[in-house]
Amino acid sequence: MKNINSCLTCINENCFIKSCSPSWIQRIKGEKTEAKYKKGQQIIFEGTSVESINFIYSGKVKVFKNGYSDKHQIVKFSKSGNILGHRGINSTISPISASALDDSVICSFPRHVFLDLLQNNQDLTFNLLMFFADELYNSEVRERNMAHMNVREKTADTLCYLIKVYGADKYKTLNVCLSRQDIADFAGTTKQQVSKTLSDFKREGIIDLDVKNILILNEQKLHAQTLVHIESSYKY
Amino acid sequence: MKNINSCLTCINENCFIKSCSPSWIQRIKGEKTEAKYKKGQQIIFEGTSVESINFIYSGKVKVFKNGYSDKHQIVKFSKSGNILGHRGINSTISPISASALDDSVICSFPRHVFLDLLQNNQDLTFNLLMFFADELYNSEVRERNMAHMNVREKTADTLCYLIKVYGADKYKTLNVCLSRQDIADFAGTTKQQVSKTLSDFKREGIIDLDVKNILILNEQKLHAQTLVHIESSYKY
DNA sequence: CGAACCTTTGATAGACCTCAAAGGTGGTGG
DNA sequence: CCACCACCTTTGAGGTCTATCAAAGGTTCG
Repeated sequence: MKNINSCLTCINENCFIKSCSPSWIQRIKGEKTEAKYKKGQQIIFEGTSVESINFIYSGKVKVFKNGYSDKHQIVKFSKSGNILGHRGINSTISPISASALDDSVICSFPRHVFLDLLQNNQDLTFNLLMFFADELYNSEVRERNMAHMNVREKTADTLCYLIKVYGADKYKTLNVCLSRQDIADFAGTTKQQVSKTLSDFKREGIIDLDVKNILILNEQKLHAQTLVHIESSYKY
Repeated sequence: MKNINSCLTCINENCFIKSCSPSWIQRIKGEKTEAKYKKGQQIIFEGTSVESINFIYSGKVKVFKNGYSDKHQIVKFSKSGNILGHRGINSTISPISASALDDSVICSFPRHVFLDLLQNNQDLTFNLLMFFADELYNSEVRERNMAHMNVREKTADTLCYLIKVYGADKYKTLNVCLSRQDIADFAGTTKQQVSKTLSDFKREGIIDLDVKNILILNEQKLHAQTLVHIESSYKY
């Protein structure tokens, strides 16, 4: 793709590449590729070889693992500035798939280039290490939640997580458009159960359901539906 | 504790401290403490401040998170040479608890000393980064398994995992002594369900149950009970 | 031997997955 | 512009799975 932007002037200030020295950022400029993905298009395929480490320049992405037959388990929702594909950094084949939830632009570095970066930028390696620690924390919280929570709690927890990641606009509308199936694939249940639970929440005045949007009316009450009182909330 | 061994002569060759330069290992020698824990004794308490990063010199340890009331979710089983408490490296309070499954000896470095090590030993940081990637992989496999598997599959998966971590002796006896509750806390079910499922496996000739031991008669058949045919097995 | 604890097994009730049908929504082409 | 189709959502009914309760049998240890 032409007109590739330099990471030095990238607006995504939270991107890990910013941890590298300017000289190294300059050096890898030519190695970076950018690709556009349409909403719904798959970016990474679980089980295929890991060719690159990627960053979300713009857009929204779901990261998921294959389950039974055509079932998926969504393990993370990501957005602009986030690293993508780092789960494959110590593997030749990708442990996860990723799909665009919106039209998205993805920056990619060949895996060996990124490893070069790590070897020569202590700050990058250290920051990435701390990031992995947070990712592990989140995943283990979810491991516990999947095992202990009932459908109502998992659904509420999913909404709280989505608020944390994507936020809500001034009308309290969740800033992401997901199908019931997507919500179920993250919550660890079925689309019908999600539909029923969301109807319950609406009846109780906790949320409101627009045509395609979810309005958060009472975030505190939503939190109270989860195990959050024990110690739960995700790091982000 | 007196007579603290040097990491340079430690028999645990897979310990991450071995990634440090000899001069640094020498330098931190005086910072290391060793402590003995009796079987059943708790080593780390979730929610308390993270004072140190630890290594298991000898023994076996379960790592778990608090759930509802007095329920636990075991997220990992560890053994000699393994790092312990690294989940708290990017946090002031510990996200997990840990208890000794056997009499164990634990080596500890103050957190700031370990962070010093990271800043000055690129290999250590890099190796730990790759390790965290594997830990994340395992946790996300489990996240999927907790959400998708039924009790029978989760129980079989737990046994496969335990074989991988602790192995079995020449009589195929699993090299670790766990209560049904421990197995349930890892599998994400109840002790009664574990008991019933193990009885099923025994009836089917997949395992045999001694007084306190589990004999693995047919590991292949055990694997076949899980989702492993999709792509599942843990990294270890 | 007795007490405490763990394991096994059965019975029961409730939660949740699946199936099914009806109602919405969006896109396409006549 | 409307009709039609495909797809998603909602809701209900039915059946299965599993957590819980309960009781009996084992095991360990003082």
